Amino acid sequence: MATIYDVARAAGVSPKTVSRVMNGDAPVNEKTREAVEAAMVSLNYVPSSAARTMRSQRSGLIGMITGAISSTQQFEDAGLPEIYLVQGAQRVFAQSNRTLLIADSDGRADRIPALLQTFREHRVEGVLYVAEYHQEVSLPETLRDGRIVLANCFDADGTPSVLPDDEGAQFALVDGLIRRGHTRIGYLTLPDTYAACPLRIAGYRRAHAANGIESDDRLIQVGALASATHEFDLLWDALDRVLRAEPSVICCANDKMAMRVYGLLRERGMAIPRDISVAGYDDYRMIAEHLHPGLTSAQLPYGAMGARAADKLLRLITGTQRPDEPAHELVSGPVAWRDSVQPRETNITHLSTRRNDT
Amino acid sequence: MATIYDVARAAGVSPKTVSRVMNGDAPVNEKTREAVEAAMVSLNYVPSSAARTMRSQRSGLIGMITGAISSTQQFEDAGLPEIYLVQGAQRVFAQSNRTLLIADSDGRADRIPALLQTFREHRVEGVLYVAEYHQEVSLPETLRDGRIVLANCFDADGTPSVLPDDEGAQFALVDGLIRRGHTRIGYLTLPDTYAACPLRIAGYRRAHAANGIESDDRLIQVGALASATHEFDLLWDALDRVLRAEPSVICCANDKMAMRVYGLLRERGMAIPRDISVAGYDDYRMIAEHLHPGLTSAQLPYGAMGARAADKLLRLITGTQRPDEPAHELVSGPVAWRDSVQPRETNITHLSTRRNDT
DNA sequence: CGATGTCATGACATCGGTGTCATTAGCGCC
DNA sequence: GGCGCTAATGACACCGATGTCATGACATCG
Repeated sequence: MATIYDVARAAGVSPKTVSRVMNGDAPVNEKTREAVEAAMVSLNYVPSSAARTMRSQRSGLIGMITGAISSTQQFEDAGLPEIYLVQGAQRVFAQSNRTLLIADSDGRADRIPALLQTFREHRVEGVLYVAEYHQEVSLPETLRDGRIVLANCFDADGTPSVLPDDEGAQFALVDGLIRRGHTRIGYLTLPDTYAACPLRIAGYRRAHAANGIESDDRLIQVGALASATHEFDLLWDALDRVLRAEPSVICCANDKMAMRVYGLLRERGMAIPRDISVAGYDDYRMIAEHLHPGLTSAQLPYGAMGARAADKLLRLITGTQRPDEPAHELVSGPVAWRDSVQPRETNITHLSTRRNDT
Repeated sequence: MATIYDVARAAGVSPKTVSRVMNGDAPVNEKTREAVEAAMVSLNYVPSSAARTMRSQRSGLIGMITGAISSTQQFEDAGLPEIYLVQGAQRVFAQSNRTLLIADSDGRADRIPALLQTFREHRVEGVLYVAEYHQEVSLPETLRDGRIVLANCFDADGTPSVLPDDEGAQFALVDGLIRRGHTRIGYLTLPDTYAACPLRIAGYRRAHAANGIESDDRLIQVGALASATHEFDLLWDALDRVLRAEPSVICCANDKMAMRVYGLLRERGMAIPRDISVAGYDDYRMIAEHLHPGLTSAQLPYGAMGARAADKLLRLITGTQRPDEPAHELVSGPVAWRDSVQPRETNITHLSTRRNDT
């Protein structure tokens, strides 16, 4: 493999001049530049980032830890779309000429120190720590010093993080339901051990308050136990109790639950959305678009979170944080309105749902 | 940051001895080793992989290109579970002390050369090229030289690859259906532009032949156009034609389609599995487990493919291929039997379906 | 007993870039 | 004409590991 010396010899210049052509850090005569570039092409020269890193002390590498699910493997495929997060982050880093080193902890926190050791050997300039679902995490000691941004999670020490705006998105969803004429809005939630849930309930309540509608706590029921194996044991009962409060629409904690609710409602002979409307959360398109009818859902913006987290980390690394930059950033996603929600007669008539189905 | 010289000084030995302690490539006196290790700990020494790479010409890095979907963005979230593939590969590489560099082409083939340039600068030891769904790809010129393994795809030049065993899995699924008493087995497939489809049909036919059942081509219908926007336009009609051939079970090309079929069958007033059984493909658990009833499906073994591809690449790199190692390896996955398939009366009575639902 | 081998260690060069500093040429200006 | 400044370039050391080779101390063997 050709080195900078080979290129220099071929172009009849010094290695340092070749370096200058590559980095543009000092003026180079046009003729010289052309000669060097020609030599680089003809020798098929590829600079060695190892050598560059060694001298310049900048590796151009970012470490990313995924699979950082907490010890209990609940909802084990909840974070599947985190590939979108990886993609969003990678795109941003590529633009700033940095490459992503990836390591997966396989859900085992005890493996993380070894992964970090590897990252440090590669002299990563920063670390992105990604959780599979919105949760509180506790970082290993060894991570506390470096430049790090948490994505889809947060810790007790106020480490910079990027989080989905659960409160805002649930507000937007419920507010949209109200604008579509719904006033009795059921809510099947998950245990508060999921960090997102209290936030979403808050959004639900704020939407009621903002529209002057009193909310009825009988409409809010917990539809799952905090244990993976009995995940939806409570769902039938919770749904039963929500229905007794006579809702015209039922919001679910996620699309998976909504898919279950479709089945349960059908067993009761209720048609969606004729007899009752349903909404989900996550906008897990594989589900939401292909359920029948299409499921209205608040989008969890994984791609955007990845990009925002990458941006934030880059600013940390280059020391170019904005003066007012908050430690925690919320990322919003839109609500995807589909046919599972039917508008009710109301004085707001110009609104309609978007059709996604044939 | 401490260097090997700092450690050597602190331990009262030469840098080379420290190197020997780390690499274990020559005998070191027990006392000396302890002194060196103590010095490493107290100085919080982390070796520089850049320096090591430079001297030893081995980077310990593997490049992985994801998002390598072909130009047409059909089924845009088909490859979501590729995060499992990433995880499977990463796990294997971690064991051999290698780290994964990841780059996403964002579905744009024209970006791949730039990604490869980055990989080469980092002197990756090999490249893993991952497609989102089983397909033929055409590698850019620049990739043809290096050590490379394709995962979930193949090319015309016979580049080593790891592929899902579509034929075998569909055989297992249909064979299982036959053992459960089904003889008229409908099949809703996709256009042959999807590489997996002809293979699965072959498995379907082989299962019939192996059990001495004549297959009826009216039972096989194409349920989608080869265009993303009209993805399932044909489904209603195809289903209609399949039903006219009086099947007792309908196999679908993937779980997404099966989810649609659930809806369409219900619209016709048919109960699953009482009136008709349904099977999917992919074992996309987010769907298959939470549909009601749970969907029987052949598993696409993403994690295993990632691990197998990583293994294969490592053998390519270290030159330890097995003597009989084939260029293309098939990875099998099990069939997940759930309640969407109901056994029919038959002389084979000891078989039963596994219950996954409450 | 000398030859040979293994253990344990160090000196030194080297991998391929870049930072620092020096040098030369050319130009504008007082 | 000498001074100061910038453009253009090169010499040289250095980043932090490891490969090669040399060396001394013992152990083993014929």
